[in-house]
Amino acid sequence: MPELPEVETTRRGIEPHLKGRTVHALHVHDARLRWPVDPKLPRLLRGQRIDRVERRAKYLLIRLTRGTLIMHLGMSGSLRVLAQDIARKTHDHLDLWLDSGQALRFNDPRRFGSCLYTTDDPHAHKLLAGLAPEPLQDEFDGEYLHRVTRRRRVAIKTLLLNGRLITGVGNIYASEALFHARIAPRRAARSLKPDESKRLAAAIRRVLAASIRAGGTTLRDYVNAAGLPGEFGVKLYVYERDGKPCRRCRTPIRHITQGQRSTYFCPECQR
DNA sequence: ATGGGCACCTGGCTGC
DNA sequence: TGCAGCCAGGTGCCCA
Repeated sequence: MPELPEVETTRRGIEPHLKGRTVHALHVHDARLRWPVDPKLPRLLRGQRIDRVERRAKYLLIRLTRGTLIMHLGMSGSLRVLAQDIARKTHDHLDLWLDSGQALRFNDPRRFGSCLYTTDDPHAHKLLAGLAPEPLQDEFDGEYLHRVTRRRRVAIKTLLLNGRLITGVGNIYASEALFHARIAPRRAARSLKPDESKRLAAAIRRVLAASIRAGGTTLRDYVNAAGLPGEFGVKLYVYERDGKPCRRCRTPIRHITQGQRSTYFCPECQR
């Protein structure tokens, strides 16, 4: 479901309700997520205080007194805060009850999401250790992007989805960023010139920042921490617009498949 | 090291 | 109305 902006919007939505609270209970209704939820987790979490909620790439890190919950929303997951006990619906898998009487509820139809726990530095965790720099921090710029695309024969669109080189860019924003940078998705990554790498890095940052400002794009079933759809979705220029006129030049937007994922682009604007 | 393909899972939509 | 087929926001892992 969520790309980085949705995850960041979720983080901002839930943190005020979690920060400083004590875990009263964790109810696991279905442990079959991408990795099975540790059966010891309810016992481990009970009584711990939540210090803060961080985000690393598309992972949410719920920092507790003695450890960290590493959560991922996968393709279809969402988190919302409940003011009181509300009847569970299909695919409500986890409830984290707080001393405030509120609960953080995790829903995930496809169960590609995860909920792991570590008492070590979460950034050293196997899943996070190898991740590329945050796209909205200073290390990620045109020079960085240019460096990691050297000698890479893969299509630039495919490279954008490689979390070890670029984080936070999902399938929608990969197409969108390439459109704004006016770069054709099938170009070999290594063919990018320095100024193109610079444009693309800037486009990635702009598109992610704009979507965060808009409260996350409304993607099909996306809901924010209050259970409401993202209100002002960012305007998409190419994603799922195949056959429709390019917003810039009116040429029909094209759809292709790359690495088993859909790509959308304007054959006229993007070279 | 790099790149390609598959896997995990459910639901919604399309077309017969 | 029913059903098969295809597609969907992610990413770890196996293999060449």
